[in-house]
Amino acid sequence: MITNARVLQDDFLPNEVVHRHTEMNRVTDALEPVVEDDIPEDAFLVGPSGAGKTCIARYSLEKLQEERVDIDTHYVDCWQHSNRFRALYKVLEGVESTYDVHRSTPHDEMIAQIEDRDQPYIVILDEVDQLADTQLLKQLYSIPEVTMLLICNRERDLYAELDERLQSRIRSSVTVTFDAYTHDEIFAILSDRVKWGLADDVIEDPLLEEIATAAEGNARDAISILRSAARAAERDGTGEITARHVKHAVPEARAEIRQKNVDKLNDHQQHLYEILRENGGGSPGELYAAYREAVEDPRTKRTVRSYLQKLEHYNLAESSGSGPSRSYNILET
DNA sequence: CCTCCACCGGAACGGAGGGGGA
DNA sequence: TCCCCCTCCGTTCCGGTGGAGG
Repeated sequence: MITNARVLQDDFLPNEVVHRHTEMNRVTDALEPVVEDDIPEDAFLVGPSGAGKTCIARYSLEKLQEERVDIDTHYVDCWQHSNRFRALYKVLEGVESTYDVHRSTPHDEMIAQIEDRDQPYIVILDEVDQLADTQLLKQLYSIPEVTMLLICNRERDLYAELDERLQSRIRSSVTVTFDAYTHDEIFAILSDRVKWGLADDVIEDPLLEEIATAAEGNARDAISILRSAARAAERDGTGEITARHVKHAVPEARAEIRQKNVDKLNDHQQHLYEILRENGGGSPGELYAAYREAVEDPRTKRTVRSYLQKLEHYNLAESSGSGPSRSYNILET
């Protein structure tokens, strides 16, 4: 049934990008000078999740490398590597170097490794608003060989973190805005994946429409749902994806994402999440009291506050109100 | 309108842990 | 081997904030 599992993965890059030609062109126009050995422009990609930002960024770099081979490129997910060392470490991974990076390497030396290069280096910083340390952005901006593709969901999320000088630099770079995909576009994207990744006639168009609707403009979600449904159908051995498979796949795809995030939490954080789930929510005070009861050797209130923030960061919880009316709620969507 | 209180989150600190260099 | 430099994580301390209730 699944003939090419790669095609159903999140990070699969199709060999042609559909529906995003304008955005694609704007990004390549910014980078194109590098082919003639000129200095490319930084670009800033803004838009909701699943709108193709990451895909376009990676795709345009791939195309660029076909035209000029001696460019280094790299992809860094700032959400996963939010502190300065990890992000820098990731950035450094992208440059060809025999240089050995270890935990005790001073930042300056790592930066120097990037500075000392004479080839262009284009790096994608995905979810750049999650970067805890904006110092890194500043430093990278000051290196002429480095060009950045910054990706984030909302412009103001990033600006909130930055000082004015950096803000104006980013404002002056090429900004490409992405809108969520329309229902039809999602449908077309799904059709392509079906064509390349699944055997013929395993899913009917109306079901694909249903997936497209459930995904609400988010291509990543759409593909996750399709993947879930295809796996379920394969398990059943029915030979085709049925309405039942799709129906289950919608919550399953969400649960899968949630579980991935829960797995990243430490024991104390997981306990806290359990408490939040049992109670459905509560004030920080109540949650802390329950947490204190539940674990031996509980952490301090301040630490638990950080944990709650972490849950929010991973989209497992949401907070509302402030001061005495502050409360946390479980996020099950 | 004002005061109180729970909560927020930045900052500084310290111990554990890991790795290089003398 | 020891020392140094780094990160990571939790702790302590504390000024700030905004609703609730007088």
